[in-house]
Amino acid sequence: MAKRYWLFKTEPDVFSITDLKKSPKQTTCWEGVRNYQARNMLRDDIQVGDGVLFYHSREKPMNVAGTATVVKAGYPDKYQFDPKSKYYDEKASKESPRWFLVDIKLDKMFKNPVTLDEMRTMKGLDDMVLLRKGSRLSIQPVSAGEWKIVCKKGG
DNA sequence: GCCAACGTTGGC
DNA sequence: GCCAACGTTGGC
Repeated sequence: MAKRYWLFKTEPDVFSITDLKKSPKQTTCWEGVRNYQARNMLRDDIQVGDGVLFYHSREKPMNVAGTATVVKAGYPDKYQFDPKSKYYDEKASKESPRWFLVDIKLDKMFKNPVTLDEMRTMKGLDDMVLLRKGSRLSIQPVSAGEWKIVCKKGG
């Protein structure tokens, strides 16, 4: 399957790209996604080798801070089975897990993080899911063209 | 299966 | 911190 591209949102005070850099092997599992649309993408669509734009939300200025690569495709999120976790879901079972996650590895930290305002003014990003009004998905598809434009700008 | 109420997200 | 947009829940 052809390589695809995605955008993962995170709040930097919860997990930033610097945290990813400091992680063992600069790899982390992307746990805690509890939205069905995002779940479907994690489970069905995101493949090893796919590119990820690492987006910081709720930070000033909001920005794409760098890129990552998917190193492990969709598998059940173990936190859904852990009653102590805030991600616990009593309706999930190991036989039919409800929530999935992938592992990603840091690729590049952008020299110049690309801010939301900049992306609004850049050519070729008009259809980007992130820029659509009311777009709240924490995992979004990104086109190859959008990927190229953002990476080029980021350095 | 509809939809009002409620909770959360996230840009501002 | 506010609040519009959106997703989920639960009563009917």
